[in-house]
Amino acid sequence: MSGKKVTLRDIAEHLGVNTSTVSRALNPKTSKMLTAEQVRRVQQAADELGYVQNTMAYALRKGRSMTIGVIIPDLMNPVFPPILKGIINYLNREGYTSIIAYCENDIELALTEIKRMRGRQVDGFILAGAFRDDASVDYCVENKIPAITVGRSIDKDLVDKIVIDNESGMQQIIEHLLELGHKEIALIAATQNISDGYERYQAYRHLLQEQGIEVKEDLIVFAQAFKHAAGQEATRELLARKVPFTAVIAANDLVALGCIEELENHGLNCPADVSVIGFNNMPYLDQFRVPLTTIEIPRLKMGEKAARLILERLNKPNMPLQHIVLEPKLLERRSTAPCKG
Amino acid sequence: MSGKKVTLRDIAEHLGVNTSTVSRALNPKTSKMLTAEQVRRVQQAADELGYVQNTMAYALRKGRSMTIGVIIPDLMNPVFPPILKGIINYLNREGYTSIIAYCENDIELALTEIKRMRGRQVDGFILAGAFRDDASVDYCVENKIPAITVGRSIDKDLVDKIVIDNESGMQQIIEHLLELGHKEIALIAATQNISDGYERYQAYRHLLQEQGIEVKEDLIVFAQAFKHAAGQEATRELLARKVPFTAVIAANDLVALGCIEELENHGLNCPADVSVIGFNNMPYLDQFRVPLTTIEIPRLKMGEKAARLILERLNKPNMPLQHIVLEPKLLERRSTAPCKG
DNA sequence: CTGAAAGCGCTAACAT
DNA sequence: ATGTTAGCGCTTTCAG
Repeated sequence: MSGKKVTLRDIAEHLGVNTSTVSRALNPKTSKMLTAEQVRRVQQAADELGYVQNTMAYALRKGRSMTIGVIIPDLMNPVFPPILKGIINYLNREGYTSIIAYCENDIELALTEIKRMRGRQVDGFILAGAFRDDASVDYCVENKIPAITVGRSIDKDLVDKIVIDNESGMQQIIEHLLELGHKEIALIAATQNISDGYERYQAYRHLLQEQGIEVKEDLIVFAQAFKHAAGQEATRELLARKVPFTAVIAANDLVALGCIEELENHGLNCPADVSVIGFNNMPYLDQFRVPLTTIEIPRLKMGEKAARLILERLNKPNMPLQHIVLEPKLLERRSTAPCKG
Repeated sequence: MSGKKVTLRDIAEHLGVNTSTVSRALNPKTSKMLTAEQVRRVQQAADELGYVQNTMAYALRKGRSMTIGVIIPDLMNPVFPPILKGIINYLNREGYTSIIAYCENDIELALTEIKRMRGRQVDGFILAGAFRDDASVDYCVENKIPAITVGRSIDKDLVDKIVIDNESGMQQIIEHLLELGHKEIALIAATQNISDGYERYQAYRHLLQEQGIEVKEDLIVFAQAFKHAAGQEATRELLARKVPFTAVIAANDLVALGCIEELENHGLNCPADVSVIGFNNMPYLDQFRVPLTTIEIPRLKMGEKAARLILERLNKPNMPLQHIVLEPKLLERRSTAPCKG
């Protein structure tokens, strides 16, 4: 009941049977080999003695650890906790455990963490912070470790992926802005080595063209990170170019918030003078000084789908490459307003 | 290089030596038994073949899994990610891995998760969401599994703990409010089964008395959760009592935000009519509609200290009970203002 | 239907 | 300084 851990052998000795009998009785897949009575006895003894299976021994024997490694770029970025929650929830329900590492957007670190986790015999990886060209994905593929990406994806078709439809997100943004009468629409794009950043940038270009609106290079600027400060800096650069604009599409909400602050520093009000749109719908955004119009993405669901997908991949190593696309949705709040011009 | 995993034996055969030699060479603690040359050869071979230690086998053999279980109430509450980050960082650096579970403030669930983790042979637990009376702590103690609490603590002196000085936090709040001239200070207290809630409530009472201010029971109300909606509800109740107040101390920032919103619904402005103070300093609070005056707590540090403490406990099972107190600090923003009365 | 025995990969006595 | 051997707790042939 207390202290020392109870093993299969303890139960076996207690009952005067062989450990293999106990093992079989406790495993639903093999318990039908035994008499129902025997199974009952064993199960009762296990309960009484407080037996908990030693996952380490199980893993060593079976070569499966029932563990999934999850790599995220940054716990502090509010996008990731819900994804993580979705993953952990689903995995737990299926008897799996997840181990988390974050890589601070550092590809070297990601690889180190992956190797470390590999030592722990993880059965597969969920990569939530991949770059378009990512050495850690290559490592997984080379070493035949099942892996999938969720959110940010890689360019090559190497692994299963869960993505959101950035094209659709950008389209909703642009339609919204157009309806409000905006014509001079600036873009604070994310770094182009990340799929979301790249895809939204591309979508911005060709969607504007489709609408017969000229894409001015001077209205495109790049944020160095998905952070508030990066948004300020990018906005400063944009303003310095002295090309007029009435709306800004930001790389994400944090960048949008930084943008708004910097606009104000230059005497520009949002949304009166400039409309600003974010991306992701981070928590409590409705409580912010300027409630941000943004794109909502189904984060919890992304996590759940990712968990489900990696397990599916584990069970069917040869199934064709999966590519799951989730729909984002525009959320109108108060950072966008009709164009005054 | 690819596919199959490389074991100690592979290296041994490759080099024509015994596995134990390889084992010794790769372990810094035992490598001095061998010639420097031998160690070098082994290490090189290990690198070339891409050896990664099988932690499961190691754990099985040593009876230590190099894993710490971390239980938090809710990933979505912005207080926890930084704590988690501090924990993971420190633990990784020391060669440990953490596995996370959250219990949704459900004590049954917490116990289930703890048992599950025990099956994975975790060496110890960090409990970040304990209740004052908590069955999971009892379980750990009974089964002699090292455990500590961080933040919320238990009443009994059973395990090591990291706490913040709630008394000091409340004192800073009350001093601040008094300086602003407030006399009618309401409290939206947290549930009393959580140490932070209880301690702050007690501190509120006796600190007011110390200042010669009457504690009016009608100015004390309880929030059912650390959430926005709970703050609104509590504020509604407070308002319904029709007892005048000019300041509110909230259970945490989320509750404070809810409070402010509900005050506005009743035509009361913060800080013009009522000053409101939060607790925790959640991220981006300065960007909110009403930038909240609040108490900052060293979350990252709490996590690091917790990680450090559990490892210390593992190595010195008999050291006296540790009780680490961290200092909170008032952060003045714009939700508090001089009393008009 | 159940028992005996081997072995997953590793470390730590115990040899030599 | 290195090799031999046993065994951590479990599952799984192979026997019976």
